[in-house]
Amino acid sequence: MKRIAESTVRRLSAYLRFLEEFEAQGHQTISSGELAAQGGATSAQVRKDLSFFGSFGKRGLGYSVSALSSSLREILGLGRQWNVVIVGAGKIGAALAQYEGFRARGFNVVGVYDEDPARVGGTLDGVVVRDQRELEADIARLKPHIALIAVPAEAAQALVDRVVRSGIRAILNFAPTPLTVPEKVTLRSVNMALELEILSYALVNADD
Amino acid sequence: MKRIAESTVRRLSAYLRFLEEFEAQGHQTISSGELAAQGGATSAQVRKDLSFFGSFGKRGLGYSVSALSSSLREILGLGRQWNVVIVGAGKIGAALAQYEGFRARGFNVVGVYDEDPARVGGTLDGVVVRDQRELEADIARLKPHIALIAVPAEAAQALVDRVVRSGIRAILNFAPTPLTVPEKVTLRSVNMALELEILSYALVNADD
DNA sequence: AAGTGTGAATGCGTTCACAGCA
DNA sequence: TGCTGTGAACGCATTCACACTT
Repeated sequence: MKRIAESTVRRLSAYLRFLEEFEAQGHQTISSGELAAQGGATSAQVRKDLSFFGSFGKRGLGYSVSALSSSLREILGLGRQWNVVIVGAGKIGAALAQYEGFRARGFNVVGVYDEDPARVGGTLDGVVVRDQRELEADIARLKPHIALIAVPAEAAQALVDRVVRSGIRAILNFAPTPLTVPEKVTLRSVNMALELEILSYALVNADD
Repeated sequence: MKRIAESTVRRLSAYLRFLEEFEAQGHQTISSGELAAQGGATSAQVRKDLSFFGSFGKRGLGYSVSALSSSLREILGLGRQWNVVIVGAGKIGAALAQYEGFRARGFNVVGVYDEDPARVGGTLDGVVVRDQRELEADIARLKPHIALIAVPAEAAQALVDRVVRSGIRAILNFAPTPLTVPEKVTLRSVNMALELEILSYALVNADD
């Protein structure tokens, strides 16, 4: 299949969220225009995005809400459970471990790790914080698919190396530092201070 | 001035971070190539990014680390303190309120708000959680520049409307829902479940 | 009549390549 | 010689416009 732009995947995700709401309201069909209105996209964009994966609509009618929902879940790989380990049980790690939005979408936190003895043994939303030294053994045993990195910037690369060596292929990084991974591994980063700096730039350059 | 792409601003921020490290190591000058190696950019990209704002380098020599640092701080609006209010003192709001990365970059949390009486009055990293009903009065008084929205999806739009009406011009949203703001307001969103879904897509479509 | 699916046109960010200066 | 600054070329995502289907 053709290479799909990340921006497209991002929007598919948004479409799916809205479709689920729309379905709950009892609607049967939806047009590309209605779907677009939601996330600030255009109807052409919606149709183009979907066209990369097939023809899901009926001309003159629109899309079946339920059929399109399940197609999108299929495309995004959300028709299954994903197991997630969280590395770092500080403020951010703890908040992530207890975030309901993950479980609701099929992402199960199967382990939380920290190196601080004061944190090890504690419980976060039913998951016990384990010693970071158990990481390799646990990954071998539990075979989680995704690792969330929530440790200080200085420690992040070493931990990424460890989880990659243990077989993890997808990483979501919250440490404010650039990281490198082998090509076969997908790495995404969320950098909250960076987001604020972009707002800072916008505020300083607002022309009004 | 010409419109600058968000991706450019994002990279400028990364350059600045690295320049500060590099400066701490006692280096005087740096080339576009060295600066690029860091964040996976190319030297041409670095030079192009900087060229939007002026000529900061010396041909044949490179850039003065300290001069470029302060130019970037100036450009990004980081030569000052920004005041931030956090709306929502749940798991995410609390983690944000205690995040050191913000203060380190000049973002001061001047208020945290919640509607749950059980949370109001509590303390997060020295800041007292206040009643959400005080929001308007406090914004009028403290004149914060940025609002962080960390409430459930259903409540987010109403609160965004309130802070916008009170004069806030920059918002960072953590609620997993699309929001609308007037044109003069800059809105950015961090959606953690969405990031995981992009990883899910990558895992399902990995060709190996 | 309504709304999809899609080639073509457009716009925009990135990369190239080289002239210009220290 | 070394590295910047930048117009030109390129590639890719978005938008347009319309043929096609129900």
